Parts: sequence; structure tokens; C-alpha cells
Amino acid sequence: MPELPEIANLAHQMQAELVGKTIAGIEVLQPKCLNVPEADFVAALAGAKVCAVTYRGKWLRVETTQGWLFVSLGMGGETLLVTRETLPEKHRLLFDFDDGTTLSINFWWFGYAHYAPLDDVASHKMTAKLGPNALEVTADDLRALFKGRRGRVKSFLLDQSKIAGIGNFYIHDILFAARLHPLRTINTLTDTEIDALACAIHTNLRGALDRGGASYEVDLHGQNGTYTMEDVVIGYKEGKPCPVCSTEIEKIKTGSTSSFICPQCQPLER
DNA sequence: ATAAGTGTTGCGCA
DNA sequence: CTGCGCAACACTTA
Repeated sequence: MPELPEIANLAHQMQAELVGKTIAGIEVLQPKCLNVPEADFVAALAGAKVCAVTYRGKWLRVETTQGWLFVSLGMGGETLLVTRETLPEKHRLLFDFDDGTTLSINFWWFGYAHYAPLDDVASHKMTAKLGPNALEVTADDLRALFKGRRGRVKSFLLDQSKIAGIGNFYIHDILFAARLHPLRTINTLTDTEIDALACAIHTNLRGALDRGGASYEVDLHGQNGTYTMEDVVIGYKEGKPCPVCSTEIEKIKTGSTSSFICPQCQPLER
């Protein structure tokens, strides 16, 4: 489940490795992940030279001389720099470069590889509507974003059009560090709690990014991250004692997703 | 072996 | 418009 730390890491490596390479060929094994007909996609990007690779939230943004390539790994997948000789078994999309290397992209079910023209990036709605990168959001930004909202704090943090990059893996520890119950409504949050939340978002994502992302995800070279379940404080630790107060950690349903909380440290009622 | 649970995003509904 | 539940269908674990 790639979230901001994994994507940021990938974008950084792709920037270092891919810039200057020319796309010699494109092979699409799953056309439904594209936003344009396969023939148009191939025609648009074949022969293009990579200019820069950046990210926004969970999206990779590859700028080429002939247009933008936007990639979202959805609920999990790999983006690997290999050769035709070392091709992984599973791949949905292949970009062959002029130097003999190949970018192999795979995702389980929900993943996108989208094209947008250079002169109209805004035509790609999915990236155009993304909020600011979670790592760059300050407490004052949060206060401004929260103004007039009435929803749950967890739903808000997962809404990529408000803040981009937080997913259902890192959010458990973020809310715990801020001592907030996921179902707290936004208009009940105090200034102190918002300060703690901004701090928690930054500390958590930065910590995972510095370790190369989650250990179950691989980077551009197939290396696993070093952010392990030992680094996770409360997420997926159902039944274990809370590290702060030793109360048993609970798994609860929060809308259509699950949440892991310490009922003592993260009370719903204040 | 069969089935449930899991991450993400867009869309339909009140 | 906004918040919320659900569907899309791959792969791991019970």
C-alpha cells in the first residue's frame, strides 16, 4: 500500500535514474489503466525524453519532452528499473529506454498510468484537484482547511483533495500521536490538538521517508524499505498493550475502513 | 481449497 | 456542495 513516503522515495530515485533517457518503446498489457486509447498513449509518449520526476501525494509525475505521464500505484504495486533480461514476472506496463533499461510497472487492481499534454496539465483532473503535499502542511494550513468543515477527522485526512499523501496505513499512528479519535468531528478540535496533529503528520511521514518507506514495499531497484512493523506504534497491533498507558489496543470500524486506536489515549468524548 | 479482509479512488445518494 | 458508503476485482491469510 504505497503512501507518500514510498512515492516520494520512488520519485527521488526516478529523478536520479530516468532523467535524460528516451522512451524507445511502450508495451501496455492492461489498457484499462490508461485514460486515453492505447494507441494514443503510445503515440504520445514514444520517443519522448524524460525531463523530471516529481510527486504529489500518492501520484508520480513524470515530465517528458512530449507530455506528462502520471502514475498511481493504487492499492499496491511495484515500479522497477530493470532490463528485458531481468523482467519481473508480473507487469502491466513496460517503458523501454534507448539505453537498454526498462521501467516495469505493476499494480494489483487499482492503478493508473495517465497521459496529459504539456500545455494543459490541468486537463488531468485526478492530479489537478489534489491538495498540498502532507509533508508541507503546517498547523495554520490545517486551521484554514478545517474552517467550516463538519466531517470526521479521519475522513478529512484521507481525502486527497484536501491533503495529499496520507493513506490508511500511516494514519493510525498519526492520529494516535495527536491523541485524536478517528471519528472526532473537525469543528470540535482545539488549537492545541491541531498543532499536535500537524506535528504528528510531519513526524510520522518524515520518519517513514527517512527509512526508505515501508518494509513490505520495494523501491525502484527492488530494495525493501526499512520502516518495519516495529516502527509502527499502534496500527495493526490489535490486542497488544498501548505503549503509553498499556490499555489494550482496539480495532474498530470507521466507515468503510478499519482503525486501530487506544481507547484510553484517544477518547471520542472529551 | 474456499472465503474473507485489505489498500485507493470515483461515484451515487441524502 | 458535502460527507459518507460502496463498487472496482488481485492477492494474502484463516
